[in-house]
Amino acid sequence: MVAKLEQVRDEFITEWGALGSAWGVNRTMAQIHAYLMSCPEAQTTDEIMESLEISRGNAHSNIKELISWGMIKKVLKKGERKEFFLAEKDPWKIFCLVAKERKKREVEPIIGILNNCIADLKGVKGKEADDFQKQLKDLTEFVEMGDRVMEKISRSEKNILFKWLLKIL
Amino acid sequence: MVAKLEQVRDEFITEWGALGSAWGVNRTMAQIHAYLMSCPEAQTTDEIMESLEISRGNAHSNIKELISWGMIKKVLKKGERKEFFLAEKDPWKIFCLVAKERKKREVEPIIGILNNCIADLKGVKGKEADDFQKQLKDLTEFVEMGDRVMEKISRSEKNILFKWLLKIL
DNA sequence: CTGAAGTTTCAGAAAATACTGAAAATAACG
DNA sequence: CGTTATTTTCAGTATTTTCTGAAACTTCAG
Repeated sequence: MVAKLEQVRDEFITEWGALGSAWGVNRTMAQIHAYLMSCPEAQTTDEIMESLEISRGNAHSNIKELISWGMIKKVLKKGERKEFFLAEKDPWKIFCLVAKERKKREVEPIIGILNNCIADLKGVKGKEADDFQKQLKDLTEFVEMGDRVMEKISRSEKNILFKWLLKIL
Repeated sequence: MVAKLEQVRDEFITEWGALGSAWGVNRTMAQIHAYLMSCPEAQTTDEIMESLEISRGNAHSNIKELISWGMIKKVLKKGERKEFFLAEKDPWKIFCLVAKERKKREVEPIIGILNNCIADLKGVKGKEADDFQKQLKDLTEFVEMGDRVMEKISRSEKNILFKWLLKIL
């Protein structure tokens, strides 16, 4: 019966990994997070390597990345020299962490770029330039709104988020 | 002064393309959309190829993909044999289209998979299996909520969305 | 029909991305 | 210290993804 558990775990890991790659997240990174979400206890690098059949280097770099996103935490156990890793398991928290990270990495930079483009177009005459500038302004307005929403989300508690969603639905 | 316009256009295209690849959208696909957003008039495949310096095959397949997402439309002009392409320019509509597409491609399948995993774990005894099943249920609940939100978004008009966001902010 | 204009397909090439494995570095223990 | 366990790095390799370019196909005007 334990075999069944492992089988389901592997299925979950595989699918979560595929989902990750659709979201611009490294497949292995998503798989490690999936594996750790499936474990009540913190796991070592070796256990991760064995479960996913990946090399130490690969495991290591993706664990580091997950830590930098705040998706997993390093746990030290007394009497043990190895490091153990524990996943953030609350879907709401995971969502907030991802929103925060993507806001920083993707949304903020694009706002700067759009504003540069708009500034550079000042003084360029003609209908085409005017239309393009209008388009850039519309996009900027939208992205800035998205930015504010993500900011709010990444600072919010689960129950606040939940209330918003209930209003929407 | 037209040179300046082209320069800004290229910058915008480049950056929007980079943003796209972070979102799991093919870079060229995002660039073509960016180019068409910068043009008041519909453009031909050849104009797209020239502006982005890409091959016909590449242009063609990404144009097809953009059409299937609903992000651009084919326009036929009388007296012209060539096909012209026009971008959806409203950021809100673009957002809704992307939400709709990703819901279909990513969110819906994962719900099925999670439910399978939960069903397969029925009957597996032990704390580890129980904990894992609980985790899967939490994830499912969350993803299903996300699914409903995306459904709602993809059906909504701009002003409805706007109202929600004002409430949140 | 015929042929020019335009579109579609796809095998192979190129580029981008991710992974391995082993060596170097670090930390803990006696 | 010296030894051993563990983590970190990274050059080279493998894999995945994307792109090219040319041939096949379609459409349309004469």
